[in-house]
Amino acid sequence: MTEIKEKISSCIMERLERYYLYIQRLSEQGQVWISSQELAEGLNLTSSTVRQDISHLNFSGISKRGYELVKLRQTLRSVLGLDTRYATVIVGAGNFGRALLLHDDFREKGFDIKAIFDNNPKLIGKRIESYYIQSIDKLTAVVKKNNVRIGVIAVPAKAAQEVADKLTAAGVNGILNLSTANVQIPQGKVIVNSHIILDFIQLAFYLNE
Amino acid sequence: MTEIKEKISSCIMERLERYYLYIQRLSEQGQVWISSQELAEGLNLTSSTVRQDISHLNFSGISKRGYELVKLRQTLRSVLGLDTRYATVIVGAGNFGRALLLHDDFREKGFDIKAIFDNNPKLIGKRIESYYIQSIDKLTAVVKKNNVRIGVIAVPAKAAQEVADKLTAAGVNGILNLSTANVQIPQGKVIVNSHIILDFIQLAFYLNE
DNA sequence: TAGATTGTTAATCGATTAACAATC
DNA sequence: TAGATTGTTAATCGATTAACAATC
Repeated sequence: MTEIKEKISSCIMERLERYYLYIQRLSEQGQVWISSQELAEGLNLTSSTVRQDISHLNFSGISKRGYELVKLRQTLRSVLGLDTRYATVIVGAGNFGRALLLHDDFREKGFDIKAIFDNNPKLIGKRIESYYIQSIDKLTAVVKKNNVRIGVIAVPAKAAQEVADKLTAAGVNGILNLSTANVQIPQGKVIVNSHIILDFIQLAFYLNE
Repeated sequence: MTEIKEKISSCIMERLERYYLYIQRLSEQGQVWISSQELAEGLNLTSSTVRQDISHLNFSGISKRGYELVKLRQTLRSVLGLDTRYATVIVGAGNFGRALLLHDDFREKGFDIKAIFDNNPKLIGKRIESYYIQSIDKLTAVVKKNNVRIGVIAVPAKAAQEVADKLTAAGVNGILNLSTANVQIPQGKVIVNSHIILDFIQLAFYLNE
């Protein structure tokens, strides 16, 4: 598995994710086989790229038929690391934090949200469906108890670094940073930045072309 | 300007956005000059890449000092298309739609949210701060009246294509798709996909390396 | 068998980096 | 002037595409 991962650049990985979501949907609809051509058309790629990507996975298709959806999906799940579950916490109980908390898609894909934290005394103790907003002081205890691996930063940019420090100190290995801050983390930890404003700006750019 | 844009691949553009946000923050803190080296360190790039990127902008630095922050920021704003405002609507008044609606950052960057729509009769007419959730039937009228250029799809995947069709038919030019659906749009229109689940999956991948 | 589609090699294309002369 | 940093050219590196033999 490690050898497979080494061949996968971040560029290929991003496509693998899209294959996974696309295939998932087709297989729910009952489709059984898919050709590199069809996958390429669905995702705006060339069939050559698709075949190259899949060749990195130790997975084989069959001439004249293509790839077996269910098996390809399982291979992708395993390569992407989606056959384990990830205990997750959210820091920041603002609108985005709450929206994430209530979004079923994450649980379904393997991300179990264990708790949500805030440092605003007015919010602490408030209930959001089955969750109670907890004081950030409880973070370390919750992380340890639940073996939390992922922490989501859903606080304003200026508080982001502090939250990241608390999360990594508590033992979280991966951070999803929703703030626009440029957060620094210790070696060996992983951070993925997700700034929706960047997507708006991208749209602005293309609208002026 | 068009000639500048032609030189900018999507790859460079994504970095330009990050320069913009980073520089914005530094200039708020009162910094006046920045070197390619400093910018590179802040964003995990090489100074060579930074200089190459900036050289595409018809913008010059000064030897021994670097780039003047305020001017570079203005250039980036203009190249990225951020010196106009974008009337925007949100379709889908679920948790994400609401979170976006209430997020100040967008207005500040030039995206004016004019209205939020839903097709759920229980939600229509409900108030969210200064907005009232409107029936999707009102979409076309609102788009025309406000010269709306951007539509955000914040509905479940299975309704996404239908919403996209309505948005483009109403005259919107750009779509930000938050659902995981693979939405097709007419030639000449622009779509940017933003699927937060992909960022979670990315994290899962890197956590297993 | 004939035709279609994979898997893989080699060619092309583009992005990143290195290096250094020009400049402040 | 000496040293630092830009701007730019050329080299390297990696990703995408084309092409086609192997296979079903």
